[in-house]
Parts: sequence; C-alpha cells; structure tokens
Amino acid sequence: MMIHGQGYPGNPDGDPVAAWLATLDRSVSPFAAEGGRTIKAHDKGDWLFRAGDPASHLFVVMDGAVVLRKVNISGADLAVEFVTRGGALGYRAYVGDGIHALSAQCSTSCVVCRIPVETMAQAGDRLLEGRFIDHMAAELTATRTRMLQVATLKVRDRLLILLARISRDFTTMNDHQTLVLSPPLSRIDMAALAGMTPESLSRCIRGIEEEGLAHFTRRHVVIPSVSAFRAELSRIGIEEGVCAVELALAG
Amino acid sequence: MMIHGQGYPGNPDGDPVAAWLATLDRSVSPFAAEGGRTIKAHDKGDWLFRAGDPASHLFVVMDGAVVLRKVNISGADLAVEFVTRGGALGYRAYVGDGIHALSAQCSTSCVVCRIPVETMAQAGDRLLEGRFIDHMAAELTATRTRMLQVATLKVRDRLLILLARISRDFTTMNDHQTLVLSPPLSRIDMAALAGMTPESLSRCIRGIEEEGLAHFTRRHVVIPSVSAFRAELSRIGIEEGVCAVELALAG
DNA sequence: CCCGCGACTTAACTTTGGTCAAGTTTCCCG
DNA sequence: CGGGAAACTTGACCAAAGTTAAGTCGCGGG
Repeated sequence: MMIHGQGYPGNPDGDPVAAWLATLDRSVSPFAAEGGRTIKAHDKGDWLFRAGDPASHLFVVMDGAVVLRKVNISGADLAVEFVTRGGALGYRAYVGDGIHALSAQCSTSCVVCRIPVETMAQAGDRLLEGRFIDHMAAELTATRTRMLQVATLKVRDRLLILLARISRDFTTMNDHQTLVLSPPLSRIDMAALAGMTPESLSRCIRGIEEEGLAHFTRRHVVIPSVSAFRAELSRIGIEEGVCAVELALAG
Repeated sequence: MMIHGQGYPGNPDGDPVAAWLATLDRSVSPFAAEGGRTIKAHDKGDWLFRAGDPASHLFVVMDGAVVLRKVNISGADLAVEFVTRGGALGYRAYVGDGIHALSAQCSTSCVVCRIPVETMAQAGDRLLEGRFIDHMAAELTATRTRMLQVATLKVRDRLLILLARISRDFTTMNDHQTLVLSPPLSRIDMAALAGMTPESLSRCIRGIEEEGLAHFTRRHVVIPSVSAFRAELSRIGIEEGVCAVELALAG
C-alpha cells in the first residue's frame, strides 16, 4: 500500500495516513511511548535536524508541515521538498551512512513523532518498516516525476502543479467550485520547490491572476473555478494527485 | 552500506557491487537458481519491462547498461535514468501498487539477474532486502541532487556531470591524464538524461570541444586532461562521485 | 551495394526566465 | 509605537536554451 501522496479523505482504498497514525497514536504521551517513540510539538522555524548531523531517529509528521533544505553552491538553504501530515523523514538513520544529507525545518508549528532507529531494526516491527519503505519508494517515484516536469514544463505549469499538491493538505475552504488554499510556505520556498526564482514566481502569479485561474494574497490562494483549474492541469498532463481539487469536484 | 554510485574499483571501503554479485553469482545457471532467481542475457534494445506491466520480479544488472524511460505528454519515450552493473531495477514489484511506472530498455547487450518478489518477501532474506532498500535510498538521494542541479545549473555543466557519471562504468582507457569514455547512450538519451534537447546537446559538445575539455566522436569521448576536467567539476560544486576521474588522478 | 530512414548537426530565430536594481510591504523586535 | 531588516513585487535587460528548418551522416535492410 502507498503511504504518501495518495492519502486523503474520501480515498476509496482507505486512508493510509490514518493507518500510519493508528499505530503511532497508541503512544501519545512521551512517557508511555512504546519502543522509545516520543511525540513532540515544535514551533514554526524549529529545525528537526541539520545536514551533517548524525541520524539516529526516524520522524513522522503528525501535524503541520516540514520543509527539507539543501545548501546550494551559493550557500543559500534552498527548499527541495516539503512533507506534511502522515509523511516521514530521516531515511538516513535507517540506510546509507547515517548522516543527514538534508536539513529539516518546520514551516508551521508541528507535531512530530520520533522513532529511534533501533525500533525499526528489530525484526519484530516489520509492519512499521514496510510502511517506511513504501513511503520511500513513493517519494522516489514522485521525485523522478517532478524531475521530468522541471525538465519539460514551463514555470507557470510547474506552479500550477505545486498548487495542486498544496491543495491536498492545506485547503481551508471547499465551497463547491471554489477552493481556498493556505500554503504554509514563503514565496522563496514556493519558488524553490517549483524550481524557479522568486522573481519568476511573482511574474507567474501575476499571469495566473490575469488569466483568472487563481487569486493570490500573501497567505491565501483562492481558486474560483476548480473545473477550470483542473482542466489546465489535465492539459499539462496531470491527471492524478490533485486530491483536494478532485474532492471539490465530487462535492 | 551504500550499494549504488559508490562502487568502483579501488574504493577504500570495499566494492559493494562485488558484494551484491557475490550473493547472486552463487546461482549462475538458471537451472541451479536459488530461490527462483534466473540469470539471462539480453540484446541491445530489448525491453525488460514496460510501464503498466505488472511487476513481479526485481532485476539486478550484472553486466551492461539499462535505460529507464517514461513517456511524456508528446508521447516520446524519454530516458529518465540509466542503471549499470550492480544497479537494481523494479522496485514496484516490492512496493507500491505492483505496476511498473517506467519502462526499462537495454542500451547495450546485458546480463540481468531476475529475482521473484516472493524471495524478497521471505523474512529469511533480510540481507538481500536490506541491500535493495539501501539501493533505493541512494537512488532517492541521487535523484534529489540531480533535480537541484537541473534547476540551478546550465546545460553545459549538466553535461559535464553526466560525463563524469558515465566515466564510472564506461571508461575504456585510462592513460595517466587521458581518459576515453564509451557511453552506451544515443545523443537523444544523453540529452534527456542531462535535461535538455538534442540540439542543445550538440551545441554544448561543440562548446566543450572549443574549450579543449573533451573531444567527441559518435561513440567515444576523449578527455585529454583529467585534472582540467576535474577542476571544472569542482568549480561547479561536484566533489564526489566522479570515480573514474579520481582513479585517473590517483594512477 | 545502394537506398532510405533515422540519428545527428548546424544555423537563424524566438521565447523563456534568470539577473540586477529599485521600490514597497510586512513583520519582528526593541 | 517606530525603525529596520527581510520578504516580496516590479520593470528593464539580456543570456540561455528551446524551436524550426534544412541540411549531413551512417547504419541496416532489401
């Protein structure tokens, strides 16, 4: 079963995110934590780990959003990925050299479950392990897909795809045809995630506003016609993975 | 231990590719195959699987090179990845929905080991499973890195990085400072892997020739000065993963 | 052996989007 | 509440790379 990217309310295959959490919620109190798991709240801006740190825990995001960052040659800490409720972080504790390759920063206030790697290493916890592997595989597929998109699509189209992705987890209103998103990302991070500069992002935003596809304020994005939005996505070649958008259509 | 991308002769940490193969070579004959493994030779151009096929086997490339392809909106079957000796394919048999997301085509004549997924599922074969997971994680890291590169580097620099990558497995001569590569890839595939059009690739090739960094014929690439080539790579920000180049420097 | 198609190259043109610079808004912190 | 820094927007400019089109090369099949 896929863990990531398919989990949204109304999924006919059941909600895999809930499955993740069902296991983890058993130990809500850090004191009653099973297998050394702890659950902790973080403030926006907190770092879960930094690139170069030794990796000793796996993380599961139980609420909020975490941005993964990597420093480029110029020294800027660019966003390369964002992980939301139900997503997992910190593969490096489990595989590879045990040193984090990326940094992880909370982009909202977060609740994060921390699993010592020894727990995973126990042969007894095959279920948890399997989930983690599924998650990693889904991430690999998604990253490859996104790479193709960066290589072949224009910035405008990449921004639309990013918005669709954001809609999965950050739709605050869903009124028939209208959708209101509240992305937990700065313009700089959104630009990095869509593979462009902040200046280009600003230009795209203006363009999309002029088309009437969406209306942007600093903190919200209003999509007045989900069907029009969705038509654009399918023109680009995106048919799946735009969950909230699909929900709005169904409703 | 990392399986992929670090395995080259002279690696001080030992040769992980050999470790892979050591397990697999035990059953060279398909008739004596342990756990249902079979080893098969393929011709250049053969397809190991196509996107949409049900995935029932994992594949390990024992010799040659395999190109992973994905159809884009225009219907072209673009190269998104290439896998060489010691690399693994077919995660989808093990995780996810069990349907191949990509197609796999031999870009040279190949020897491929085919492992039924049930073998992996047996709790007894934790070693093989662990290797596969390591491989997947390394692939994920590499793909993310490459995505950052596509987003931030110019086509010329991406071509140099691709050449460095090719040098790992397809260096046919290594005469002190001079390196001769024999990429098993068409220009079209090289262009796709570096995230550009064939026309841009041609222009890049001419530019690199004019700089004197490398000399291209249809089937070979001659790098007259490895130290100059390496200096270019480090200017771009690539310090590791240019194995054959490092070997040439060491020799 | 030759033909023809597909791979590859080259050149001219055009568009995209990155860069630079300047201005505006927001938000944090004293 | 005010000042300053960072985030964001805007516009002008221009380099990079995609597109189109027209060629050349080379391999494989007849």
